[in-house]
Amino acid sequence: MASIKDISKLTGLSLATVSRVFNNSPLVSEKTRQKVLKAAEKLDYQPNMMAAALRSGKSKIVGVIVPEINNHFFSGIINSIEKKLSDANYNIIISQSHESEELENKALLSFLKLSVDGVLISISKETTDFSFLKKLMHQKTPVVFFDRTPKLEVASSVVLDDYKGAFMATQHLIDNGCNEIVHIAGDPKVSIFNRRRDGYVDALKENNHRVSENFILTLTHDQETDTTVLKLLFQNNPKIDGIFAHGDEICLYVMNILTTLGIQVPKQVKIIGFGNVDFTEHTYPRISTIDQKSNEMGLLAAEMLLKNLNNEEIIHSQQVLSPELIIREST
Amino acid sequence: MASIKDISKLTGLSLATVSRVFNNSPLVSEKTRQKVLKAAEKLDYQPNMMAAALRSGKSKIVGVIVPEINNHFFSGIINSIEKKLSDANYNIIISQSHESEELENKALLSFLKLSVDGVLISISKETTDFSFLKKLMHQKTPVVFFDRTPKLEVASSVVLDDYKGAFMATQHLIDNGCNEIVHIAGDPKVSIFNRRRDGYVDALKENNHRVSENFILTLTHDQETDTTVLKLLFQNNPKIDGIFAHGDEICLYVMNILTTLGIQVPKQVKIIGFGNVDFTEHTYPRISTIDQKSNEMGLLAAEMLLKNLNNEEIIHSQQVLSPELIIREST
DNA sequence: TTGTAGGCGTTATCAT
DNA sequence: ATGATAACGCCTACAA
Repeated sequence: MASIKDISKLTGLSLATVSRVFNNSPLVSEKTRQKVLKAAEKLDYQPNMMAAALRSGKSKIVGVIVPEINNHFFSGIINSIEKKLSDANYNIIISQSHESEELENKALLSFLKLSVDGVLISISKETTDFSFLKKLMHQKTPVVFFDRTPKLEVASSVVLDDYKGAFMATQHLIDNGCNEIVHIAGDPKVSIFNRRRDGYVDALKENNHRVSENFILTLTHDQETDTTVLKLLFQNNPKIDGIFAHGDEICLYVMNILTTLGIQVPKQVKIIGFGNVDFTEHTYPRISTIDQKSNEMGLLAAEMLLKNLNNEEIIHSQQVLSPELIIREST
Repeated sequence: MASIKDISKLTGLSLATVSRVFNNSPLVSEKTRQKVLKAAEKLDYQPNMMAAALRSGKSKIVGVIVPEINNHFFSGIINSIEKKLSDANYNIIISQSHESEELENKALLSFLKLSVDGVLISISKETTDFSFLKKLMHQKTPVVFFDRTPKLEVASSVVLDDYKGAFMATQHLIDNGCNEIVHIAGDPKVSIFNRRRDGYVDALKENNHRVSENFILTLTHDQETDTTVLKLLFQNNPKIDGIFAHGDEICLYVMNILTTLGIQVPKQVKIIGFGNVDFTEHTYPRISTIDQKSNEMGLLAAEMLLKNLNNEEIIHSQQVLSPELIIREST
C-alpha cells in the first residue's frame, strides 16, 4: 500500500505538505494540493488509520456491546447505530456480553486496548460492578448507555419508559372492557421488567382494579408446566379477560397455550405484548403490543455519542423515550 | 495509559526485554518475566493494539459485511462469528451494505484503511463488480464469503444447499399427499432464490408432477394486490393443496391471506416456508420450514478465516451445508 | 506556503 | 538472556 512517503517522493514535496493536504489544512496552495491529489490517485493511496490513530489518539472506532446480537430489539438498535455512525465515518466494533459480566469486561478491555473513541453499551443482567466502565469514563472516553443502564450518578443514557409502556398496555386492556387482568412478568433481576410490572400494577390501581399477586405470573418456559399453570389459573378464575405479557415472544407463547386450552383470543381473553417484534404483525390474530422504539433509541444513543466525540467537554444527558401503543387484533 | 516504556523505566530493563515478555518469547528468564509482569500489574499496563498493528501489520480485527444486521438469519450468523472470533481474540467490525454496492465498497475501503486481518462477507444483491474484493484478496487479506457468494473462480465460501432445501420442502409436501403445489418465488436477482425455485421444479419433475409457470408466483407485498392474486389463483385452481414459499415471512404472510380467504391450513392447503425463523415456532398453526443452519454457517466461515489467518498460504475451500427439514403443524 | 525533525507504542534486527 | 536502535505511517510544533 502506498503511503504519504511515496507521494512525497513522486511529487518532490515534503511529508508535512502531503499530510496537510489530507488533513484539509488551509496552509497549502491550491496548486500543490492538486499535485498531491493527482499523485494519490495514481498511487491509489489510502490513509493508514492505524498510524493516524496511534499518532493522533483518535481511532475512529466506536465499540458497541449488547447482551445478544441475535435479538430483534438489539439488532434493530445496532442497525440504526451503524447507519448513523458510518455516516459520520466511524467504524463500529461489536461484542456480545451473553449476559455475563466477565465477557462484558473482556470486551471492554479489548476496546481499551484498541483505543476506541467511544462506547455504546447495554449492560448485561449480571453486571453489578461498574469499575471497568468508570475507568473508561475517567479516561475521557465517552460512554452512552442504552436500554439497560447502571445506577450511576454521572452517565449518558437513552432508555425507554417501560413503566409508561406497561401502563399504556394495561390501560388499553381496561379501556377495552377488561376487568380481570393477568400479568406475565419477566426476570425480576432485570430492572426494566420490574418497571413493566410496576406500570401494570399502577394502571390497575389508578382504575380502582384489584391487584392480586396471584395474577402476576412468571412462567418456566417448559410448555407442559406452563400449560398446567395457566389451565389452573383459568379454572380458578374463569373471569380473567385480559393478559399483559412483558414480551412479545412470551405473549405469542401464551396465546398458543390459550388456543390449546380452547380459550379464544380476543373474544374471551384480550392479550397484549411488549416489543413490537416483527412477527406480531404476521400472527393470527395479529398481536397488539408496545413499540420499543429501537430505531430511535439507536439513533439517539449514536447522536449523543457523536456530540461527546466532537466536543472537548463531555456532557451527560438522560433521554427517556416514550413507547407507542400498537393496536392489533388480539385486543 | 502506561506503556512498555514505563515498565522499562520501573524495572530497569530494556524495551526489548519487556516487549519479549508480552510476546511470550522464550528468550527471557523466568525471573525477569516475573519482574515485568509485576510491574505491568502495578502500572495497570494494557498493550496498545494500534501501535502493535502499525508495527506488525496485524490488527487483530476482522471485518464483517452483511446486507442487513436486523435480520434473523444474518444476526444469527454474526452471533456465531462473534463467538468464534472473540474466543480467538479477534475483534469484529460490522458494516451493513443495505443491498447497495456503493455502501459495500465504502465499508470494504474502510476495512482496507483499518488494515483488517480478514473479511467475512455476504454480498449484496446489487453487487456485480468484484474488483474491490479482488484487490483485497490480492493483498493477501483472506476473504470468506457466506450465504451469498460471487461467481469467482478462487474464493473461500460457505453456503447453504438451497436447491436441496427447496427440493426437500417440495418432496415433503408431495409425501404428504399434495398434488398441486404452488411456489412463492423470491427476487430472481438473488441466486439463492433461483436455486430454491429450481429445487421446487426438479422435485415436481422427479415425482412426475406437472410444472406450470402459473404456479410460480412473485408477490408485490401490497396486501390488497396479493390477496386478489391469490384469490384468483385459487378460484381458477381449486385443487391447489400445497404451497412452498421461499421464505418464512412471506410464508406467514400468505398463510394469513389464506385464512382471510377462508382457506384452511393445513386441512385444505399445506404450506411450508424456508428459514426456520424464530416465530415459525410460535404461529398458529406452527409453520413447517427449512432450517438454514445460520449457526453452523457462521461458525464454519469463522473457522475457515481463522485457518487462513494463521497459515501463510491461503487455502481456498468451498463448503456446502445441508439444510434441515423442520416439520410442524402447517404441513 | 513549505520543510525539518521528533515522537506516538510497538516490534524486529542487530549486537553484546 | 538482554540491550540499542531503527522502523511502521502519520501528525505537528517549530523553523525557514
